Amino acid sequence: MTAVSPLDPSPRAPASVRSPSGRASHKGQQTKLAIVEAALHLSTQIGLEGLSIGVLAEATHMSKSGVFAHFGSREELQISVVREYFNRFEQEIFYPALHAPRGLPRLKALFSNWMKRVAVEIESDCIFISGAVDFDDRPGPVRDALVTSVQTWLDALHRAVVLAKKCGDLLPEADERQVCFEIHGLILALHYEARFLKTPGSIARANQGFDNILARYGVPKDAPASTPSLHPTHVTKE
Amino acid sequence: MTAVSPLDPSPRAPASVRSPSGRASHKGQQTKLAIVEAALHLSTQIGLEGLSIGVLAEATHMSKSGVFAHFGSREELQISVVREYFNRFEQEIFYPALHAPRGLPRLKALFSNWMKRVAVEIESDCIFISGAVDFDDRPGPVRDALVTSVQTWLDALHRAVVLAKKCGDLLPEADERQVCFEIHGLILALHYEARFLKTPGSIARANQGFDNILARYGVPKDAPASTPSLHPTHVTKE
DNA sequence: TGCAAAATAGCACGATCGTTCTATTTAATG
DNA sequence: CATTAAATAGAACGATCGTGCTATTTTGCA
Repeated sequence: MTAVSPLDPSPRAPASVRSPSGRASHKGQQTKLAIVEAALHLSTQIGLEGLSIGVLAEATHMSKSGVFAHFGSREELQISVVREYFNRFEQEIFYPALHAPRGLPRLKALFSNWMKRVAVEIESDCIFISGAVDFDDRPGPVRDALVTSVQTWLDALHRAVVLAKKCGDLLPEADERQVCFEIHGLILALHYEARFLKTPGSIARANQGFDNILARYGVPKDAPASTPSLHPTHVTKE
Repeated sequence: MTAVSPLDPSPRAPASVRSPSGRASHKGQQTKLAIVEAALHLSTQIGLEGLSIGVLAEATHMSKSGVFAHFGSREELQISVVREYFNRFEQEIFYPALHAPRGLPRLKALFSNWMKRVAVEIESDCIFISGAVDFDDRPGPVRDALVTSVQTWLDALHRAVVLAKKCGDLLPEADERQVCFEIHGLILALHYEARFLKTPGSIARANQGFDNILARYGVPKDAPASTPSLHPTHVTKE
């Protein structure tokens, strides 16, 4: 059980690159990637539920059965899309933030990267949000994949908050889960108001909300905690 | 142009209770109400997009064409559902809060009623949320009806915040739109985490978040502003 | 360069969708 | 009660859906 990825949703891609008869497949894996790519692009426009094999086949200039054969079912296709979406989410938001020092800077980087993605892709859907609506009371493997992915990401955010508190950047009485809840709310409100209502200035609202959270839970600014990893007051263990 | 409802989304039900040939219809109006009722119930389970005439006909023990004739198109059916949802939203959340005195108590009542609805109906969908996801980039009359309804409600919330500030319950420098944005985020996060992720304690999180907003934007408690309508400092005009 | 297997296409299936058209039943009015 | 319109049913349409089955093409290795 080696954790390959710090964010570990554990739905790893099926390890079988080879077929049962031991013949190496190259083209298949390659076009499957292209299909998932197209499916991902389609899903951010019409949602996971709106994704159909027929439309996907048309988009990839393939036949329906050609597309279908790569997944075996529509559910498996949707799960592949969720996994790929998670991977990119990880790549765009989580990993870059690790370059920021532990504590408040990293938490800020996580939020900032998250915001950036929402802002840039304001024309496309967030699968974690549209998927939550489509599958909130539809049990099954697709829902499970969605929950696992989202939960993994929220857990990573939670760890960052815990770390920030340990570094002394947040008040000792700060409830880390509460901080995460409120941050999550800001992102969801941004999505809703910017993408659906098209309310101008929503990005600034979300940023302001984040500052408000820090104003409430952060340590007062007299002792500048701008370099938290060097902060002497608390344990920096892990 | 008489405003019948304080919340005025202006999509009023088509005034034609009578048919072109002047014959009064009673049964038709009555069964249409029953159909919308069933459609509303279905939509809070499978979403506006998942609502199909066939399933609705089965639920109401009618024929597809019998159901269809009442609306003329699926879009019109969906719009009827949105309007009815708005009416109930108004009835459950907005009107009861008007009994609370202007200012902070009324704002608290609005939020509390909102929370109550989310909490009680945690097993059913909020059409304003699922609809936002389904129609965020699908222009048309259904999307328009959704946006109008939601915007009407958010405007009412905004007015309550403005009033609270006028009553002296919020700091003069409080940005009313920012307060609304953050409140909206709390409701959305509650929906997401309670309904999709099934995170326990989400209701308490949302309530705590609301308290945090008040702690930041509300006036300090030394001068107890618990009866804000009697507060002397600001104008109570309107 | 053959040969087996993998990749893809083509076709058809049952189901469901929104919608239209035409009967038939039900209800309201004289 | 008769009449007439409204309300509802029934059947069919083209379209699209996911999926299975069977060819055909393409690929990778001996």
